Amino acid sequence: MVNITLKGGVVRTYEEGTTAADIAKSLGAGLYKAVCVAKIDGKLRDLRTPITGNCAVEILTFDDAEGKRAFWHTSSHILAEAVLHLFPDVRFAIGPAIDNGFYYDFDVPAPFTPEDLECIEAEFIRLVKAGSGLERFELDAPAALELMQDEPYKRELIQEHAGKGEKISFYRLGDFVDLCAGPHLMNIAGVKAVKLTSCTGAYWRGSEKNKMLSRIYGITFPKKAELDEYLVRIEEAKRRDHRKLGKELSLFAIMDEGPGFPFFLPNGMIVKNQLIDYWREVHQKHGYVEISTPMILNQQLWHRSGHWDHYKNNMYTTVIDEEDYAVKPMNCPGGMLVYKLAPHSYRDLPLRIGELGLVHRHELSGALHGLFRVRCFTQDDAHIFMTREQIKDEIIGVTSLFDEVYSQFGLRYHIELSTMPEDHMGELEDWETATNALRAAMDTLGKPYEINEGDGAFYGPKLDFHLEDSLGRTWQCGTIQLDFQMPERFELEYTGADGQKHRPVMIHRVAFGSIERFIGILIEHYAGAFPLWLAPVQVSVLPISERQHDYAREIGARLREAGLRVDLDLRNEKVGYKIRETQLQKVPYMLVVGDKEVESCTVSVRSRSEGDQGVVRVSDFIQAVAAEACERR
RNA sequence: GCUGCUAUGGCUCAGUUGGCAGAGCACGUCCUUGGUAAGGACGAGGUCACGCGUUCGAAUCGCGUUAGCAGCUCCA
Repeated sequence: MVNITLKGGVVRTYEEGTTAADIAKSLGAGLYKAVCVAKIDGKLRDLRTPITGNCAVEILTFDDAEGKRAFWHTSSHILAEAVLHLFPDVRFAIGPAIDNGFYYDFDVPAPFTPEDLECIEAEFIRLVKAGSGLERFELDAPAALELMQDEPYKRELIQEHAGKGEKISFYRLGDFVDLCAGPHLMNIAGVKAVKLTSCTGAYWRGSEKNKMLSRIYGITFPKKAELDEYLVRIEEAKRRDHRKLGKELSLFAIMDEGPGFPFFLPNGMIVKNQLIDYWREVHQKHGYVEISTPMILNQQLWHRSGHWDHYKNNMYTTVIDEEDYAVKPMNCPGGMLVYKLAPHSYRDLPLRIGELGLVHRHELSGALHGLFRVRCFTQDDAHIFMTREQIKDEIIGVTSLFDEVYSQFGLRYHIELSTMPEDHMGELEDWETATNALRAAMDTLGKPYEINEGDGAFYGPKLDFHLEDSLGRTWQCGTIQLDFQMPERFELEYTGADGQKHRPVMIHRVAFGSIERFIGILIEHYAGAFPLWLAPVQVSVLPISERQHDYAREIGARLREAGLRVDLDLRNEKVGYKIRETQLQKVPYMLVVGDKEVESCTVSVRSRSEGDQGVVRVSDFIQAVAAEACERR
């Protein structure tokens, strides 16, 4: 007999050789149906793994992240088997689970078409209905290579493992055998709903030097209803696409004449300027000053900053009077020059210098994506110059500023700590000190973070803030980068209390990240229905007939005087028509005025979110809305 | 940049096997002066992304270029 510790610390006794599947069954049939894999003493295992000694067993279902991954990973094997049946000449690469489903990469003579995908999906469903089980077996490296003799990609993977002397595991599903570490579901019958979402090209091992393979993406669920819900969410995301809404609401435009260089239209400019006003207010409160540095600076500067050696591929260059110049891809070198303009005392530090800097970066044409990925954007940058002793407090201060900004928009976030990249400047020791400082600040604040190995900037490690929007999608926006290198390169100094020269340390940080990207996120987050303080038009006045035009004009003027953004719809249309259009433009308030309202000096108020609000005195409405607009909620 | 797909009035999209370029919305004029999500009539608006080719004839077929979309890679 063995003692098994279950979730919650409950200990039960089972016969030796019992499997996780048996345990799951003994815990209840309902649980058994949704069960995916088991965690035995912290290690993920197949459910049928026999248990031979005392251990802790956790049964994972589709509701657990790891259970879900196993479910999707198994689905990728089913996909591969379906493809094998329809395209016998296929060569298999890899097929992992991802955050939202799974994919499998295939080497086929011609890419898959949407029609192929339908056939594959039908075969997938047929296989699931047949409901076969998976079988695990292990081979040593030579036997594994022998088995996979016609599979060049699998052989490459096996050869990487061969040196370690470990056994290599395989899974057999029907007539499809795949090299795989597992774990997997025992039986595929639980995969009740499938959608093959897309087929695209993808490089073998993610490198553009390698062959382009054909990738099929899919997602599966244990219940049909869950798939339907997922598809609804996808539709919702499409409905909120900022590129679509940007056009419909006349916020911005990107034209053939400047791929990746967005134009901001009057409505978009209002949102942008409101964000900038807010940004200045918050930063003023947190003790920042603001500068503006030139967009074009000479090549010498970029050599000194290290950008020429580490960032040249992304920089636009030009020649002025036979001298080489570059358009700035970052604001920091300009900030350095400003710091150097005058001597500094330790009494001046920390010195927080903000800059809304327009930077240009050459991004690959295929990477461009609406406002999310552009070639010129405004960073809400700031450089903080400080002593080593001030590092931790400053990072804490910046984090609290970020908290304030993100909560303003109802955006939650998670943090990633990116460490030293391969291509970097400076000494290992400095990198360690800097990385530890970032850790220490987060630990003090009790903020959890993930590690993103080797993803730091070339001059220092960074904390990245990934914002979560109303649909649960995440976007990298804010970043705090700790830099020991630039102050060294630019020989920055301050005079300490001891009268000696010392080298300051600096933080580079952005809260919005880029104003352009942040606006894109806000458009999708709010589905175009901006809160009152950001809305391009805050109030629309809709007269019912020409008789009320003078009255409407008067109300319009009074609203504008109160600082509100107003649209007067004096067109020769019925009020129902005007309401429809105002609603589609997501204007927060509309005021309907007819003869009744003229007589009583009132307006009929209809709000975007709450519908008909009844008749209100003009002065009361103006007072209430003007107050609401100042509140920024 | 790479792979695949796409490109037709301001917008959304039809356009069959190659044979005179269409609709709805938006826009303009007129009628209508109305009460909470589309009133009516008329009108203007397009070298079918661009270039080269095949053909008696190209929006349609081929090649190239540009841009967009999806993905890879990269990133604020």
